Amino acid sequence: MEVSFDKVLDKFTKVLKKSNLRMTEQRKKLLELIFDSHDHFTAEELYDRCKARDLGVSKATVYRSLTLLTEAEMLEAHNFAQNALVYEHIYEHEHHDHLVCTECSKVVEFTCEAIEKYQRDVAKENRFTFESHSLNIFGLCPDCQRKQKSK
Amino acid sequence: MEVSFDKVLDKFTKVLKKSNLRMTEQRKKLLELIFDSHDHFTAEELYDRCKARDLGVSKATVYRSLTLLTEAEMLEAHNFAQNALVYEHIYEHEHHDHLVCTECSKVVEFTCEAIEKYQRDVAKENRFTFESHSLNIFGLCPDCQRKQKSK
DNA sequence: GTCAGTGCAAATGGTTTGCACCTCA
DNA sequence: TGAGGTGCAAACCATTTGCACTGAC
Repeated sequence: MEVSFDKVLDKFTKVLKKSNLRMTEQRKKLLELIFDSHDHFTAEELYDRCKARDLGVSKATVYRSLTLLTEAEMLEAHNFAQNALVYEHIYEHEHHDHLVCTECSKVVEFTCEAIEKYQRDVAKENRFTFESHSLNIFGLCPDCQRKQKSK
Repeated sequence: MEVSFDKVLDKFTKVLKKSNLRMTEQRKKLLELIFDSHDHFTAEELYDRCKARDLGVSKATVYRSLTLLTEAEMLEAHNFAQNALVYEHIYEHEHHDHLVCTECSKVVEFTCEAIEKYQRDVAKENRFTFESHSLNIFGLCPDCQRKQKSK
């Protein structure tokens, strides 16, 4: 666990309180599951983990909680593929972009200050405000390159 | 029309032939609609234009043709939002990235050689092959900034 | 006690597919 | 003439929603 659960719980509780929302057993259980590892995951995968551990959290609650955590800026949703959103932690994590393997879907994070800077320049040149960006580089990861060669 | 229809028709016909596929009336009509402007569009929008002009092309054929044109590398599909793929011409057009307005969904194209170069470097550093990338910068376009101020 | 949260099942909406009929090469 | 193409409606699948019940504060 990269961030202490207490800290995560505290943060989410405070964000909820601001909007007059409540901390519930289900939300607590989901938080624990989500921040237990730093993996990228889909709503469906999270729900499967709930079922596997018999947490008694419904699919609807999983989806609703992911939306809340994204609004709270504790998670970020990515459109790597068109079929399902992929979530990842952003609470207490530096911003980064992604290398995505087109074969096995493995995701590797990277940061590049120079690219960040040029993006701001581009937005300014076009008189757009800079809210956010998504940069994904697609290619074969080292493992899949090896597998492909040995075919 | 930015590319002559004859050229587009010729290209698609050749690609189809390679896979033992046929040029049909429906595919011809869709090509004409698609390459008549350089706008970004969704499958649904294209289908609506078909209906408006009474072209007699079904939704299934629209979807199937968009897939074929993407495979033929005449169109590219983008995941700007999670709800619908947005298509654009890439045949006879330079590669570029996108500024997307978070308010009105307007898309502005840009190219930045420096960013392209850094991306290749990042892929190499992580021993990924470089197949493609998607870079989208999200913010408010000039028009929407103006509207927001005057509220 | 009240209002938000939950589970369930049904609805949604973009996209895909099975199938019988049609048509290009 | 036969394989590929088409239209239609049904299926899919991630996600959302309506509703009656439950529970946090």
